[in-house]
Amino acid sequence: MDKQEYLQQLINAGEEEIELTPKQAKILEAAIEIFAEKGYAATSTSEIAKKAGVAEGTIFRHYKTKKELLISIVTPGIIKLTVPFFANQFVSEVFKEKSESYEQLLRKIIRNRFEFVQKNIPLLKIILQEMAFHEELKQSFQNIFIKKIFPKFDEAVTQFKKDGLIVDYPSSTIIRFTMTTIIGFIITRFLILPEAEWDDEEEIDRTIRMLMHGIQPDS
Amino acid sequence: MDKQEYLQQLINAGEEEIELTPKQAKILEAAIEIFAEKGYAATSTSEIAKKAGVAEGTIFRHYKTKKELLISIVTPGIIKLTVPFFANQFVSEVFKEKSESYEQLLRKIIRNRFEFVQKNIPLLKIILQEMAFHEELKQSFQNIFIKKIFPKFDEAVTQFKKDGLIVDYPSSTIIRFTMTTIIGFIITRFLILPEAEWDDEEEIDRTIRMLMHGIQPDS
DNA sequence: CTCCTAAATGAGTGATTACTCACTTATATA
DNA sequence: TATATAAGTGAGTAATCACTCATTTAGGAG
Repeated sequence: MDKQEYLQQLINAGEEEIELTPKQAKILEAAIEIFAEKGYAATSTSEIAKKAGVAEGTIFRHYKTKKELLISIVTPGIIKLTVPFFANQFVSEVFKEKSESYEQLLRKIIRNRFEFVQKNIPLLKIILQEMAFHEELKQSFQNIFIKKIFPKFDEAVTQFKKDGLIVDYPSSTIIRFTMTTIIGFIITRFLILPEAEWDDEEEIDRTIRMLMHGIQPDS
Repeated sequence: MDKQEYLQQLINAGEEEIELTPKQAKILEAAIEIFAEKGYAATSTSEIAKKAGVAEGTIFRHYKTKKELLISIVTPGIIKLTVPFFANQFVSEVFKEKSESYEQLLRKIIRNRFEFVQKNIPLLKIILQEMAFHEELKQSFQNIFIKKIFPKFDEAVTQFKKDGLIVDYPSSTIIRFTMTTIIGFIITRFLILPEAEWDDEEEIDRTIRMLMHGIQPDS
């Protein structure tokens, strides 16, 4: 899969098909790279055009404004990042085998998202940075979380609580703790200390064991 | 303590005394507010001047460049935010009473920083946002962490491991897990869902118990 | 009061910004 | 080949940017 095909499927986030011209793909590619490096507000359209090897006018042929370019990058990115966290098949798979533990579920989630993040670090940086300043982005992220992620997660947690497999705290607390642990690990791994030596398999394993049993010994 | 005195002691982070004129305090106050809201790059000096009720030239009398204004806000902020995490008195206090548990140490840390963050949310936002784009800020944060926070933390963790109070994983892993749990809670509490209803005492308590014993039941 | 110095001002500057538009080039269909 | 439509161009534009500087104001010492 070449770069353009890759962008194609990133931008067409499951919805309508949009054909990308080669120059359009170049623009997206350049914009993602520079937005991630310097931030949206500090990036000029002339810089994007230069890096993409196109005329500045070409950007505005495809995107009415600079902000529309940002949105067209980030919105599909949010969907691709969040929705597979609890894809339908994913959860039902876990529920089918009731014997499977919460630990198994977590291991699947973390491994599942690890690879995606690894391949989309610039995109992840843009999402984290720009959600803070653009209310629509924050809203669309919250909507996805509230409607698609949380209910599935809540269902799983409630079930596991009933089965006595996890502690009886409010689901929101357990979900928050679980997510900050996973997201905290991924952010540390790829954004804060990417150049450190990581034994990913070991670290994922220890992280999940700490999440399950805490940092007390003899669990 | 009025606002100017407050800024005074924020900016003079333990080092040399710098006298702030009233207008200078107004400038800092306005800059912190707008930088937090829109981001450094998207904020114009004319906007800061207007909000501060001063002429634009006044900003450049005190700060050579817009970036110098940012640095003079963020650098003392980083110090005030991070250093007390493991202030000298703080750790020695814990080590004196050897019977005290890791749990007690965590409870002190989290309560200690909770109040500071609550009072400095805009400052915290600026630090989180701008560290990503300004290498010097990232460096100064890393230096403080490596030289002042990590060694103390490592010392404590190593001691607790020896005493068999916490699990025998690498210190770096335990510290990372501990910090992402605390920071993740604080960021969720104040930045992601500040408008939700929080029972802070309960949530701190549950967070620490999950950190210690995990989410398995019957700990 | 006079003098001195630091603080404050705001009109002005060149550079850069996002965006436009008249025009050219490429592609597809018949 | 002829025609239509979409893609691409780049010079041009008004607005805004960070920053300067000659000048005025404020406050304290003698």
